[in-house]
Amino acid sequence: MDNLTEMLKGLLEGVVLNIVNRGETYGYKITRRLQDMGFSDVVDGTTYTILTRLEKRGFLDTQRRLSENGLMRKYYTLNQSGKKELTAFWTRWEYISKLLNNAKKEQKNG
Amino acid sequence: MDNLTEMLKGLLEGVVLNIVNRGETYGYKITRRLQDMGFSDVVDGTTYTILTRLEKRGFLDTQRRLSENGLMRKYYTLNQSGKKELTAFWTRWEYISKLLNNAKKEQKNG
DNA sequence: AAATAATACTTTGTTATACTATATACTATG
DNA sequence: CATAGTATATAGTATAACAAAGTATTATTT
Repeated sequence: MDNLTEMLKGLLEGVVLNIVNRGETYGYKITRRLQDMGFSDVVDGTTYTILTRLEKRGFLDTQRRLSENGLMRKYYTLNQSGKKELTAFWTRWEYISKLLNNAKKEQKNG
Repeated sequence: MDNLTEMLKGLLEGVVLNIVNRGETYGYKITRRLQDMGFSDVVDGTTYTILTRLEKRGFLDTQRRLSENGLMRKYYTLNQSGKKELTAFWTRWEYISKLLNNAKKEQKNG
C-alpha cells in the first residue's frame, strides 16, 4: 500500500506511544515492530524523529545503557504523562474513525 | 473534540471528495456539511484550500454561475479521475484503520 | 436608511508531521 | 577484510490543515 504518508500524520506517533506502553523498548526495535504491524514503509529516521519529539514533550523516560549484545541503546519507557496522552490519542482515534466510517456508509454507489 | 488537526491530514481531503461525489455542490455548503458531520472545527479557508488542490490535481470539474439567491457560486463535480481517487482513498482508509484497530486491540490494560 | 448578519470565495503565511538522505559507529559473519 | 546487521542522530523537504485577513453581494434587523 502506498501514498499513506499524509494519512499517517497524527497516527504514527500514537502507534509508537502504544508500542512503548507495552514495555521498555528502543528505536531500532520499534521500527521493526512497526514494519511487522503493516506500516511497512516506515524507516528508522521516522521513528527517531517521533521518539525525540515525544521525549521533548515529556511523554517518555529514557535510559542509555549497554545491551546484551554489547551495543549502546537508548531505552524508552512511557511515563504517567505519556499514558495520559496515549488515552487521549485513542479517544481522538475513536472519534475520527467513527466520522470516517459514517461518511463511507453514506457513499454513493456503494 | 480538539487537537484533531494532525489526525485529519490526508483524511479531510477524502471526505471532501466523498461529499462532492454525492452531487454537484460548492465550497460554502461543503464546510457546513463537514461541520454537520462532526468535523465541527473546519472553517471555510480549509475547505477552499482543499478544493483548489483537488481541482489542480484534476479530480474536480468546476462551473461558475449565478445561484438562485443571486450570489455567484463555483460549483464542483467529481470527474472520472476524481472517482478513481475516491476509491483509492477508501482503500487506503480501510488499510490504515485496520492497522490502527489491531494496534488498539493489543493495548496494555485495555 | 443604516447597520449588521449571512452567504460566498480567495489568498498568504504558519505550524506540525512524516519522510529523505546522509552520517556515524560498533558487532557479527562469510 | 569486506559486507551485512544493529543502533542512533539530524538537517532538509514536502505536504496538509489551519489561522487570519480581505473582498463582495444579499438578507435581516434596528
